[in-house]
Amino acid sequence: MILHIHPDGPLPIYEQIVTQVTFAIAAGSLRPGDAIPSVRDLGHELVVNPNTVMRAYQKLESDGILAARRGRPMEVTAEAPALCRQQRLQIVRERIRAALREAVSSGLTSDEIKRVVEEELARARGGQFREKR
Amino acid sequence: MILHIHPDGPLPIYEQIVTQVTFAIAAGSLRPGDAIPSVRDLGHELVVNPNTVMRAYQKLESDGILAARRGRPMEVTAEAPALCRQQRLQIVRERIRAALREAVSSGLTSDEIKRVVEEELARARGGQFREKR
Amino acid sequence: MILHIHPDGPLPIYEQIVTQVTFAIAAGSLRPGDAIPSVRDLGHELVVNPNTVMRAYQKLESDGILAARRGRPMEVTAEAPALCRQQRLQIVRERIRAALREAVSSGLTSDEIKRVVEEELARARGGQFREKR
Amino acid sequence: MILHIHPDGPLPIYEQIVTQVTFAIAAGSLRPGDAIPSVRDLGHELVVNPNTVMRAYQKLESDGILAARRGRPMEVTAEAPALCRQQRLQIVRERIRAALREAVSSGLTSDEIKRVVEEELARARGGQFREKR
DNA sequence: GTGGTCTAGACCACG
DNA sequence: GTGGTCTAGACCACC
Repeated sequence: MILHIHPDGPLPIYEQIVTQVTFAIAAGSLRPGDAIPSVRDLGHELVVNPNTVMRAYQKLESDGILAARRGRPMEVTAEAPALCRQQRLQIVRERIRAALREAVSSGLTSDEIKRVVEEELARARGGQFREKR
Repeated sequence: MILHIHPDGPLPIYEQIVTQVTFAIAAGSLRPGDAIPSVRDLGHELVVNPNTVMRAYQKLESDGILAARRGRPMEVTAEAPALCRQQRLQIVRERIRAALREAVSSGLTSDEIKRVVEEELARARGGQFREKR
Repeated sequence: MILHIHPDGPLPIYEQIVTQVTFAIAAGSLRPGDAIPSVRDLGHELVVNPNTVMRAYQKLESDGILAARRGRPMEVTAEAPALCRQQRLQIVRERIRAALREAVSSGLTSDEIKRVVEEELARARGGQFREKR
Repeated sequence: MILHIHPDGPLPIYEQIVTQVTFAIAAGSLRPGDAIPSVRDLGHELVVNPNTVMRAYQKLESDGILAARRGRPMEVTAEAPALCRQQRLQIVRERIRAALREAVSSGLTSDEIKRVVEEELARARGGQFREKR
């Protein structure tokens, strides 16, 4: 599991972990029953405090995506893929909706907005395998 | 000048004021020389702490968009329209870019992303003159 | 709002806060719109770390019982009373069920169990206004 | 000796073993001199870490309920039945007391509590010979 | 002033 | 070894 953390971004680190784990499960690169790294290991790997990782894991657990069993590493639940695919679409749609609403409310014309969207869509796809920062 | 504040939204209130003023000037509904409401009046109208309004005005002033002259209401500068049009495009583009980057990194296919964009674009345009909440 | 914390009990402090706030709302001694003490104040009052209080508040917020608005004290939501009454009954019922199931599985006869229940019920009611520790 | 372990329940597994053995002896289904399964066997049967079984046995031994003799399986002591009957009542009473105290402190009325107790008592007795999960 | 986030480090229970 | 809880103290954004 490879995560990319932007410690100085606007989003809290623990949320970045939450959404990236969600995306990884939605995409199938983490499957039900898979054990996830311990809070200590992942904290070390991401150069982040284990408590921060823990907080992300707790959120995922309370969402039914991860399950903890005493003394054992947390693992992906059976329901996780469905939940994550659903949440992924919801997250992505919500963000796109907010951006487009703002664009419309800015007074830009439909054509201007469309052009920006086209340009950025091409750019985003092109950057698919590059580091994003 | 009509502003719509979402006190529980993810964006800070003062930023909402800044961008909406910027958009209003870019769109031409606020013109150079126009006086803007006092901190106290706008705070009252938006049901928002005057300090919050103040903070927005300070940001706009430091950006050269508003100017204060002693004892008189702040007003829109001569350079504001050009500045605001530029910033508007930049703000909008940046938000769209971030949303699309996230969509790509989520593992959704290009087609799925495009479909969401189309749907939300239609929806955002349709909702152009409706209140969004 | 008066809470009684048992720092050495089997239940985590933050859970004690969560259930006691829930009970207080269910009982009507905290009402929708009421502001609750700041994490700092309550932490000081209970001789507990503010972060521990915060954790309880976050749980209550994620359950829709408390709401935070930027820079303002958290307050009880409109839906809280209904939610809390429901949760109260569920918590109490679940605990009683577990205790009785254990009693039955212990091999005690129905009469013996009933006698214990009667005795402890009388005792619990009698102790209603005494300190419980 | 048949034990039912709930690995995801709130109680530690080793405690579940301790109380169930205690109850079995109190109920007479395990008698003084009876040999109990080895740590390894029981661990295998319950799909539980042998260390966990060991911990339960140690507790029971230190309570004088089980005795180990070199090279032979542990066995139930002569004093065990008396001890276990006593502990059984104490355990059951303590749990019932805690549940009822919580119920009272929750602000539910005496009548409401009584109704819940009646309902759950009926249910617990009815489920006496069914599996509880 | 408020809550939100993060770090660091400790201790515990469980397996 | 694992996760769970708690403390202490710091910094930040917002109002």
